Amino acid sequence: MADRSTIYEVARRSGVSTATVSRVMADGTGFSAATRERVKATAAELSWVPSGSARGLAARRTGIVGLIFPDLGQSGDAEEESPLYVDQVIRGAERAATSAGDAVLIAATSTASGRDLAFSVAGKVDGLVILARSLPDDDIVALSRSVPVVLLATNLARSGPDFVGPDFVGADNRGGSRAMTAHLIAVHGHTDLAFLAGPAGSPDSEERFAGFCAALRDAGLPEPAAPAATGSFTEAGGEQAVRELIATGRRPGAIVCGNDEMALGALTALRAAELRVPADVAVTGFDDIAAARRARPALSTVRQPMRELGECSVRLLLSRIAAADTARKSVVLPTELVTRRSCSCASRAVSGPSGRSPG
Amino acid sequence: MADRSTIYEVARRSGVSTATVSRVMADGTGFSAATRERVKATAAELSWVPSGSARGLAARRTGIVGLIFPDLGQSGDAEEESPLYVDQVIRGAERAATSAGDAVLIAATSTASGRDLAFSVAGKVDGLVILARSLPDDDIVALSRSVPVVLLATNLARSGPDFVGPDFVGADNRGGSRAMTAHLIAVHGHTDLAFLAGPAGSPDSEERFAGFCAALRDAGLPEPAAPAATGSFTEAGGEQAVRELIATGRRPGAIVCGNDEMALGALTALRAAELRVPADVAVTGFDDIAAARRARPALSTVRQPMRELGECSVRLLLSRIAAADTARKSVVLPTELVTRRSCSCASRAVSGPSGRSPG
DNA sequence: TTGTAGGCGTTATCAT
DNA sequence: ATGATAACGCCTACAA
Repeated sequence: MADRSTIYEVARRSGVSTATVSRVMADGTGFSAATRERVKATAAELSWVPSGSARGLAARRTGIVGLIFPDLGQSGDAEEESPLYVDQVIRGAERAATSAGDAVLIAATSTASGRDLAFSVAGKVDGLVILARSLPDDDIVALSRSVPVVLLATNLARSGPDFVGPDFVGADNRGGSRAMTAHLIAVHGHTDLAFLAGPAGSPDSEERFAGFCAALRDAGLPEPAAPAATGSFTEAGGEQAVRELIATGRRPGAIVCGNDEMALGALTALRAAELRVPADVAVTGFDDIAAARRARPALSTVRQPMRELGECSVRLLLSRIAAADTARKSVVLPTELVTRRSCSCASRAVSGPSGRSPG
Repeated sequence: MADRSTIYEVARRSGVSTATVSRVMADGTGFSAATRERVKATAAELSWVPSGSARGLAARRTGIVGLIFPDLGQSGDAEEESPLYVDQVIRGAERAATSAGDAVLIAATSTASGRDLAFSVAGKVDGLVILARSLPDDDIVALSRSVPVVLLATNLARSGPDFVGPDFVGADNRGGSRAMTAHLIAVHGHTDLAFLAGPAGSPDSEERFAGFCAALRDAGLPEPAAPAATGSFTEAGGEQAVRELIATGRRPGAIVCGNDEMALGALTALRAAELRVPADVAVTGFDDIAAARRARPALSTVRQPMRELGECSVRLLLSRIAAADTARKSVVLPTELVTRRSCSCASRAVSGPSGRSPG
């Protein structure tokens, strides 16, 4: 902590050149065992560790990958009972990076500082994993022009004709939604189901709607041409959408929501309309955020394997960094059905994998 | 992502010198608004972000702090219900770092790779926060000779005469233990209490024992000269210690353990001896690890404010980095009493702060 | 307000 | 197996 010696000092004291010191510290080859020991010894003696900055500059590789995630749960209260899914992603990313000899730099974007933070991080890493809802699409596109990027659990709405988006890792939206819908039909006997879609153009929402339709088709039920209602991926959006749905006189037996937040809003709107959940209407979400478990009734939903997603995204990023000029990849991991009170299930149960599908 | 342009390219296209570009990107001063816009524009156009490595090398500051934590919960199963305390620390550290313009690099040490990992990280950061049980004392001492270090929730056993240990941030061990002991006495009427100490020389254990004694003194109860038993800070250690205690014929009404893991082991030993908890013996821990809540009976314990500890340690580290030559600092945060079944309390309750004490 | 130029501590290429 | 030495891309006095 005192002096901060350099490779020159170590080389001099070891009686070798800096090149040799560099080789030894890189665990490379081209030196005798004796030399190795000598160098390691003086390095320890001087408490010297190679400067990551100098290394990164010379080798054009920092050995660091960045993980950008949204600063949700701003609440941050110690009472939080549920494992925040972001934490799982972080741990998964750390594990994958460490086992590859890299380290993970983390950054939480609050809507205010997001952009600047992300660019600042971009300069310090070899590549970026960007978690859903961390940044607006524009910023992601901009970032992906500066460093390799892997999108996690989200996709760019507009991955146009000539623009090839970043690599992608996500959960099986279609399969998860299909499994949930099939559950409502097969286990709870619903025949009149409504899908509450997220914002138009959201790939997540579209895939989930597709899964919903597939399940109806599987069961021989009539398949809607479009979602019963649409709203933003927020509580307000869900509440509003359900209010409108009810206003049309529609009374579905089950409402499959595009995500948990919409489902939470749906619960509110239903309560206001004096409809009981799940007695009168079943409600389901997607994501399994912490609030889903705490909701009354507890929300049945579809969980994404966040830890695996974190691991997978870092592995994909590292392979991209190693080989920049390969085709865009996309990995889809299976989801888990989480059934709670809101669909009439007594307690949580877990299904097997929802199946895998290609990207 | 394609080309990776440099400051020279940006300077040339903007018709200014690299020095000016540097000033603009550092949000410094000494340039006209027009120049600023021009530079920012070409930077964006080229998707250029300053290289962190080059910056770090020239400025002798990476803008990154490292956080080293133990890879506990190796289990890593998605079923984990409780917020892992490490995650809270990570989030707190991230928040404090980001708000200071820095980023956080995380690394989980598994007993195997620990040392190498830590040194690799040390080279990439301006300083290190090292969480309890991440590394053996020797490694911590070695690291602290290479970079500024803040110890979190742990302290070096041997901070000898001439060796000044690293800065420290932790919870109020003494106050927390005292509050728990006082609770056992005042609320549950215990008068025969035993303290199960951790390994000799552990500052944590010693402080907790001191708090235990203080509470006895406060209540006018006889104060033991030494802990009733001693063991390592593990389940095995706790089990063994209680077995020995019982073998001596001692039958305390309450056993205050040095940490949660020992308490868990104590539970096992007590069960083996056919003593009921809490009916025959009350048992308490310290830390509030995830397993404490799941134990049967659920373990009463003392929780450390991990998120705040994370924030605090990063702030302290940054101030240390800014001013290396100031006296060693040590910050103590208040703890929380968490009462569950193992002390006869029906459900959890939370006390106010345990008070603050100087380092 | 802006430019010049010397480092910063490694790695990597060529030699030897 | 080892050594010289030119990058690497930026910052920061010092000048202008």
